[in-house]
Amino acid sequence: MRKRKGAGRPTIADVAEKAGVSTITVSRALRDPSKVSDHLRRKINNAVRKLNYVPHSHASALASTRSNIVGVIVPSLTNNVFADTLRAIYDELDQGPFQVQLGNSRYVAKDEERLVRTFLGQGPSAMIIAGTDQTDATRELLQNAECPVVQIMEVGDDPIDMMVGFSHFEGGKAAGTHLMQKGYKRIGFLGARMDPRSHRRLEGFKDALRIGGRYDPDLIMTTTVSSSVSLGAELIGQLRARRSDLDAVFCNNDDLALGALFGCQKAGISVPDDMGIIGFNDLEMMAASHPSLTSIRTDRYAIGKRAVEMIKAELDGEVPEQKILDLGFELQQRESTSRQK
Amino acid sequence: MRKRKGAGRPTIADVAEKAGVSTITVSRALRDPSKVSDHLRRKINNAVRKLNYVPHSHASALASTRSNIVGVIVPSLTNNVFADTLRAIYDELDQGPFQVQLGNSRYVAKDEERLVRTFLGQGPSAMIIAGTDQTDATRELLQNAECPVVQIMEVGDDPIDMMVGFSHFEGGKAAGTHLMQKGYKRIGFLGARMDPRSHRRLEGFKDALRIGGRYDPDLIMTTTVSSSVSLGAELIGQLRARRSDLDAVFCNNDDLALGALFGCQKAGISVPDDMGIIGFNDLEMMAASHPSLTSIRTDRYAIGKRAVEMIKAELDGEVPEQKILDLGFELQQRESTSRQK
DNA sequence: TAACATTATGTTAGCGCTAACATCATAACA
DNA sequence: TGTTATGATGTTAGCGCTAACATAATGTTA
Repeated sequence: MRKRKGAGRPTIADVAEKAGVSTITVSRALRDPSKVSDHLRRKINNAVRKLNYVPHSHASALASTRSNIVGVIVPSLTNNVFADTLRAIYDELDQGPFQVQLGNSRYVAKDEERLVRTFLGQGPSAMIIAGTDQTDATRELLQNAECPVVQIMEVGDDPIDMMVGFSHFEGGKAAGTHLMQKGYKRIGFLGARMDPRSHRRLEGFKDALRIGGRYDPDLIMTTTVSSSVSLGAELIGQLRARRSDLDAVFCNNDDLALGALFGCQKAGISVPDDMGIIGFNDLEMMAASHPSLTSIRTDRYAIGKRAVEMIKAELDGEVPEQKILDLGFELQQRESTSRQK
Repeated sequence: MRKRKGAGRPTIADVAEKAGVSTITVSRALRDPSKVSDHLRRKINNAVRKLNYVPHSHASALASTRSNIVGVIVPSLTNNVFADTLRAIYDELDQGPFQVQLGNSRYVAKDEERLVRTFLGQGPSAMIIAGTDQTDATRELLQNAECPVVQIMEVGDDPIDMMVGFSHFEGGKAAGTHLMQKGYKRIGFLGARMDPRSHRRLEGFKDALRIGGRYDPDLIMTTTVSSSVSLGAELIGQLRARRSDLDAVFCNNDDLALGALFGCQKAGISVPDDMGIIGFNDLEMMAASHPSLTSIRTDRYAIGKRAVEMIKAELDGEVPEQKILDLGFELQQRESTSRQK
């Protein structure tokens, strides 16, 4: 008679035997306790403790065609913006039965699609995915996934399921408006990578400047190279070489803003007097720099936290009041745009 | 007669039927092709393609007691140091059959132990774990895991299985030596969080200063608060308030170094003339700052890349030439320690 | 040439859990 | 009071794949 070697640890059959019930009753006690009487629940939990039983996640996933995984797909692992949101997601999920499966789409829609296929093939309990620019195939896969799906970092009016984020267009607009309100006149834009969210910030910025009569397409400098502090210094140097009358910039993110500040310092340009600088996201370093840097603050931790809350609510059968949660942004004015004029 | 609803997608049985072989032959063709004849392998691969078959990872893991997961545990999701290494790990694994399962231990040895138990319970193909300060239980679990294990970010002489990193002690020592060689005399240390690696850097730094006759315990300032740029500015302010004769600092990491620079600028202290500053890791921003910041460079991407290479080699049955890979570090001298004296 | 070894493929049973259906006791309703 | 519904628990079979053993053809060695 053939014998298969198991993993060696206690199984649900061991718990059932010890508690004097059937295996499905143990399963119910752990997964759906309201279906089991108080008396039996106590006996079962006691047996679980005594045997140090841990459910076998692969067996459960196979039998139910559903796993305890929450798939999370972000476009970058090294961008601080996503790091805060990931930390919130991990913080919210770590004390429960779920596990995070993290995927890096590298800002490539097709890579994202491939990751979504792979993750959905494993029957995740939920999916969290950055942005609103998925391929048609990805949208369809997620719409048919039969699990909660939350798009994070942005809001739009066509959610796959749920959304938590803010308007990048409005954020860019607020940045442009702020610089004009501070009296800057020849206002530029520095942007790196130029993913869809970057484009939306740029469009909002342009909108504000058109309204204020200050839009000059010649002051827009962007590159598809990925963002860095060094790049910020380089871009402002290039823009100033081209247009020495530049007197303010809206940088697509904080790294570029910090780099722009360093670039100005190297060139002997006074910030904020001769150059106003505003960034986006309001990373921790913006307050510490000298001069401190103005930024559009976004609550990245709250985005991750609320996304998980929405998932848990939907899994619990609660109908959400709203499927789209706009957490907004705030203008955090600091020294870099506070010139006296 | 009861009927179970499967996941609906093609199974190995469908491929076997189409190729005219048994299911185990299909399985062998995909997992161990050398055991199947060329002729049958072609028929099977053809059937896989036609049916768009994707192996069911949960079923495979249950049947073999081994999954396609590589468990990776780091102490922080928001620390840029780990982000580079994680990016390398994802880059190396994404094109193959493996998937990353990422865990955040939050610098807590007991949380790390719990994560290791959870991950090992899922039969991972390999484990990557940061550092060398695991609990005894964690060490034992990993030693008995029967899969490749790589400790990253450090090297020591007692690996669980394999190690890729560098000596933090020697790195700290190099920083201290450098500052003395540049003529600084009252040299301090700024440290945050003070995890084991931070401690080793501090010990190396002290060693160097004792050798050079410059060690002053009063110039050591550390906190268990987690690191940030703002904290660097704060710590150097506090240290200077206490010891106005301070003329150089070795900062435990680059964020603190950048913050120390900002703090000096705010206080009107000339860097490098009146204050030398050196950081650790050499993040991208160090070259861009004004003045540019000296740092101990570490190759975090290479650490992740080599760790995965070692795992793949061990899974392929190759005996490694060496189980401990010291990638070393380099002193990257820049303006912040290049005073003319 | 016979005995033993190797290679390629197939069969059986089971890895651990749960969907789907079954059963029985108790509660609710007409 | 009889009928129907509900709640709690059990049984059967199977989710999809592979370990372990079996078989047959071919190769090697004494």
